[in-house]
Amino acid sequence: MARRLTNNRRRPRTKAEQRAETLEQMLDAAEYLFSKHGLSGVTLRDVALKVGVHTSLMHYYFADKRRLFEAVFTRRAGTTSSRRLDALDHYERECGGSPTVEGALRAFLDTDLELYINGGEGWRNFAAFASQVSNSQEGAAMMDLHFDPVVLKLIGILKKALPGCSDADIFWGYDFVTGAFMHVLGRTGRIDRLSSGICKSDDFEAVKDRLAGFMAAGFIALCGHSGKPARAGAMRRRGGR
Amino acid sequence: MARRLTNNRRRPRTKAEQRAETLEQMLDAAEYLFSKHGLSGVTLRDVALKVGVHTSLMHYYFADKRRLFEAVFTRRAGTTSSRRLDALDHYERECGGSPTVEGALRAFLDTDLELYINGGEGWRNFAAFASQVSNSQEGAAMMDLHFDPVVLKLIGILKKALPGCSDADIFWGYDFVTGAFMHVLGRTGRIDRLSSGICKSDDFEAVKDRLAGFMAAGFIALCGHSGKPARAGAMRRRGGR
DNA sequence: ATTATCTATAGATCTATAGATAATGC
DNA sequence: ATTATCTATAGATCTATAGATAATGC
Repeated sequence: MARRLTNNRRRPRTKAEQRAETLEQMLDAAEYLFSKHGLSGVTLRDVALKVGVHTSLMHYYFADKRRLFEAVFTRRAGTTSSRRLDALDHYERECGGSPTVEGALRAFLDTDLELYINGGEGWRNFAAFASQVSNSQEGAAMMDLHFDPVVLKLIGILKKALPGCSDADIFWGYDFVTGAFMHVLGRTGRIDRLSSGICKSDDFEAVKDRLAGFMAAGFIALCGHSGKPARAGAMRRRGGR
Repeated sequence: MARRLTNNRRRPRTKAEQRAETLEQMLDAAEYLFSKHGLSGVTLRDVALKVGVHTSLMHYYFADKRRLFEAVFTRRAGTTSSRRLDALDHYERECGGSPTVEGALRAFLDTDLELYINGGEGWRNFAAFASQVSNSQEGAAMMDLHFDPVVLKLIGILKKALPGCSDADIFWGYDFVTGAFMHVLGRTGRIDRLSSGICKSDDFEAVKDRLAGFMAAGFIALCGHSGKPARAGAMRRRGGR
């Protein structure tokens, strides 16, 4: 057996270690490749090649590509989700019953951004991967599965912060937030080129400085307004107030 | 030659007509399939099958998949782009030198939403297709090519509407807007499930009622703020003021 | 005469599985 | 004894092209 090089380290002693290490390498490689090319732009062969193992070993561990895809998502989704749940819990206690929109959004968004800023390349690849998943037809259901609890918790706090606001406005507002957030996580480089280098899509610090405040103001405008520039139908569709 | 059924119509008389009709069917089918499965989730064979022609005819017209993909994008991108350029031009004249953020965003966003509301299924498929492209690594460059002029025009007006605002804030604000907008265009159904049916991702009217106003308030908060909830680093990174 | 469309086909790639081999585990 | 990994391979699918066929065009 031609043993592949594992970064200058001697080979793992136990089978459990070996298994864990190989699995991790596979997930890392898959995460990176999926983040670049999407679910169907990557074959198990590509991943195996990048890791330096035979394709059949991919099947041995993951059965098929869909399974691998889910494993990549599952590996990190729990961490993101529970970190944010904790942050929201903490904020709820801290705010003493009167949450603000910005406070809630900071717990939700900035907590995650910090993870991508400090968590290393793997986490940033995961973020770019999630970005694609969230705008794809097949992937969106995976977001439900993993993130509904945090999102519904956030929405609960937002309702408290915006007592006069309709459910529809809050849910739409959340959809805008998540769209902007996921887009940013993709780091496609478009903003770099568009701004001639003034903004860098890798600069999550810059995002953290701006995103929650921006979105909070949007929510408040959406929910607080009582009239808009005369525009037929603007009020017609807002039920539930 | 087993002639495929073309919706109850007799066969086209001229070759030019026949060519145009086949091309259109191919682009429609590809647009639909790409919007559902992404670039690499679709084969030329899939498209040919949906149209009812042989795969080799796809090669005859488009050479390869990348070409087809570009053709799908190009077919409609010019229309969106010029409609919005016109709307922005018109708004610039109308506002008499003092544009508002919301006015500019309405020209930019609502003009497009109207197209998707009234333009039929093909346009909505295109929108969902663009949604995926905008969050993908390979696709983002195509956005540059087709949409930079409109976007830079919008940004010019936003600068006028927000004279004290740094370029970085304006570009980041735009990135949030486009992220939210593109996400909504994907109509993944996630918001439907999340809100237990209160919101429907097909309801672009509801988006039109909310998106521009929401984003305008975000911009104003981002650019108009002079202090934020004490947060280390919040001001540090905002250059250019 | 030209061109839209189809047939046939080669080569590449991908998926998936059976079975062998070489480690680790007691 | 178990299991991590590899070899071999079959079948499916995809890409791409050459060349035939059946329309339209004058």
